[in-house]
Amino acid sequence: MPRHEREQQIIDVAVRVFAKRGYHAASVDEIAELAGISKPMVYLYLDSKEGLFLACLRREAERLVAAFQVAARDAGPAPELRLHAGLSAFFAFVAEHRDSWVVLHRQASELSEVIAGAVAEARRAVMAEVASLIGDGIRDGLADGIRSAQLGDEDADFVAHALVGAADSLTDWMESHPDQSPEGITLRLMNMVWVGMRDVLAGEVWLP
Amino acid sequence: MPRHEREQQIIDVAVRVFAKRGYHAASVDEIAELAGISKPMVYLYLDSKEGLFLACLRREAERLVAAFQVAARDAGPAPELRLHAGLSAFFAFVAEHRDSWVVLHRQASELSEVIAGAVAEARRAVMAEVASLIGDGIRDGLADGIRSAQLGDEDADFVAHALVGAADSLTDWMESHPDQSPEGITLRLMNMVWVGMRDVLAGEVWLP
Amino acid sequence: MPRHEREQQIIDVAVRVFAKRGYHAASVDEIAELAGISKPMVYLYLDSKEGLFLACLRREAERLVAAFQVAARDAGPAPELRLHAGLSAFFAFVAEHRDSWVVLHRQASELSEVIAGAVAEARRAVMAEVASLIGDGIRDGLADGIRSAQLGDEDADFVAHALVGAADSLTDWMESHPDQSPEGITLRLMNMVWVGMRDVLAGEVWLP
Amino acid sequence: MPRHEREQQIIDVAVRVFAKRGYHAASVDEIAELAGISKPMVYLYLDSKEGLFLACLRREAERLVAAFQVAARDAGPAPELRLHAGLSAFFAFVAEHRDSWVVLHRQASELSEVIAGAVAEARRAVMAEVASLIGDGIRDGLADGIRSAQLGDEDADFVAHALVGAADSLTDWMESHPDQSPEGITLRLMNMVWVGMRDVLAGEVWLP
DNA sequence: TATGAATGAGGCTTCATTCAT
DNA sequence: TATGAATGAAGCCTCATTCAT
Repeated sequence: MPRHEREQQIIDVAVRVFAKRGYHAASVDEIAELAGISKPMVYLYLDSKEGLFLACLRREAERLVAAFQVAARDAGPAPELRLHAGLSAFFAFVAEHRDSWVVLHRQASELSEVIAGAVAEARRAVMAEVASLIGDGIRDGLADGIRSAQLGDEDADFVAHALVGAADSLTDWMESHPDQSPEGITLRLMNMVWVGMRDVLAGEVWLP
Repeated sequence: MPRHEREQQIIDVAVRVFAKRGYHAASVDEIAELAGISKPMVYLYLDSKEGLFLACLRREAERLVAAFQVAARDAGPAPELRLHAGLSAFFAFVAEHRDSWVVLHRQASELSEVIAGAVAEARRAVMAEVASLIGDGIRDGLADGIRSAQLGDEDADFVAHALVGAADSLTDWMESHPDQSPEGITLRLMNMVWVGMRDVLAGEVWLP
Repeated sequence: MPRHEREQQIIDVAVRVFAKRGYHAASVDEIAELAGISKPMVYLYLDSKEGLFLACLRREAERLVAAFQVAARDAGPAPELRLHAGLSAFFAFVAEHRDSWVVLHRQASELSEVIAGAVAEARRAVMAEVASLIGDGIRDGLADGIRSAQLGDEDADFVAHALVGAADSLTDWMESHPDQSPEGITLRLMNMVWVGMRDVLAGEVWLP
Repeated sequence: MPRHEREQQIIDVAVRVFAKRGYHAASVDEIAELAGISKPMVYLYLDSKEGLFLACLRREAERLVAAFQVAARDAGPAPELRLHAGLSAFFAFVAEHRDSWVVLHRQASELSEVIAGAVAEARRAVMAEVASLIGDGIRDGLADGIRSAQLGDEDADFVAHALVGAADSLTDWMESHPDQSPEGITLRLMNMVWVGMRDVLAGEVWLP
């Protein structure tokens, strides 16, 4: 079997096992067995348990970000539509590739520095993508003649963090509401965030 | 040293170590050493690694929920003020006890059933607290004569998930913006969420 | 509570626990707790786990040998009646004090040298008692004018070993036949052994 | 080294160590070291300390019973000759494999349920073999026209217990009389038991 | 006499990793 | 390319034993 194919096959299995057991509780033994090969092969192809996990992480992160980007790009120039499409793609991806998402997100602590770095990097990539769309939206709002509420790049970043965190947390909610479609969830979230942001941009301010 | 005091001291250390390393990577050895006692003491007082983690979980969840509740209660009857106060207390708590929050929130997979149950329970307690305030807010909106947008309990739960996820993610943002006070963050988040929700309640709907 | 009484009370509990769990699996903790005192007291009175076990061993061995001897003595001068009475007392003792017997007999391996020595000593005491009765019986046979089959002291010892081993093993049989009285068992065993020995003494020899 | 050979080698060592120290006092460390391999190998091949002990138990029980059966079978049809041959094989086996016998017989208490079950099973196999020969002997006696003394299967079982117990105990005696051959011991024991049984079958009864 | 608090030592088990083939 | 055999290191847990009071 050619090298690349074997590698992908191992990673396929590893994503499943890491998602199910977590990094530490997963054992290379189990992964090798499920992949139908011997342990030394795993080490030959992926170097170490850490290397194997990194490979999983990178492949899945790439897939997720790509899904987001493609959807956003195909949605046209309007930032709100692009954000909507990206979020929608995100929820659809998580719904369809639960294991990928678990590996990407639910392994925050307990990882070596190099792994934690890769996780952070993946998160940062997502965040940048989102923040950029938010920033475009803010600027568009300004362009539309709405009185500025002094929202700038830092605010875009703030909102991006809030939005990504919200989306992340909503994947849990999604799990306990299997009747809700990713599309519906996206719509609700957009309503929560975008309507408010529009009004805040328009100068409406909430104060205690 | 009297029994209860020792126990608390052990839990103090354990929260730090579990937060830093994660459940599996944390070793009872390290916890005992940092606590300045021998390993058998840990087992005498907390029974097992699992028991120790559960004790951490329960104590920190109780503290966090209590902080939220006290602040909300003291803020008077208006749900938006109570939510604001609760969120503010949450950010202050997390800012001061980052480790507690990590232990409560970042331990999704790889845990035994009994621990996973306790984590879920702690998370549910936090979520219920928030959802209850949101629900009050929604009902107040209705009471004020605003036309219903058919928002119900499920929506409160949805918003609570989004809000808690956003808050959680914002604790990362907070870390990279040390000049921002918890109070300021709270205000921004309230503006993001509450203004939007008010308008959605009023019938404003965003559609792609 | 006076010292001696406490000691006996501890030994009472210890015999139960040692019988139930075996020497290694028994824990001083459990013994102390069941005795209703603190662990240091056990060490104050009996020095160590080994000391505690030795105390159990000695007390129970003494009781068992005493039961045998008293019964044999009271049965008059005829060796066969004395042996019968002694065996009967043995089976009655084991039936009534199962734990004592387990402690005395079922701890052969896994014990330190000093304990193994004490066990061996106890067994030797029993064996000597029996061998002496057998020897008397043999000599009586001779005295009665029966033609010697060249049976001597070594044979008495041989028969004593066989007899004690048989009796020991029959305590298992007894357990699975609760309807059989110790007296009945004794009678059967006497018939097995004594009748054969009489005939062997009389010159009857079995050869393959 | 091929897998099966290693396994047997480990069991060889383990039988020695378990016999010397008893189940609890034996340490897997010592067994691995004496076998000249690392501890993980022991676990790879035998699963656990318990699994290791069970393997010892089963192999030795099988060997002992086989030795007894083969000898008995080859001794022809007469039950007394078969019993004699079987006992002779037993003493020879124990003389040569003292450790095997200790493992089989001296591990009464303190064992987990599954082990205790296996010990009981092994013991039952030995006992059944002996009881079967005794039973044959009793029936043959009846066939020969000897007046029945109402001896039945239960009696065969009783005698088997006594005989096995006697034999067991005589292995101790054997150790302190190295000049006595297993064959000689067997002969003496047969004389003790068989002559008596014959007469008991013939109606001779001993009464106090 | 009595105990609550504490520990050194050691046992079972598992795992990531490598060597020889 | 592929693997069966093997291990160093480390983790969880328990226990006999002692000190300070």
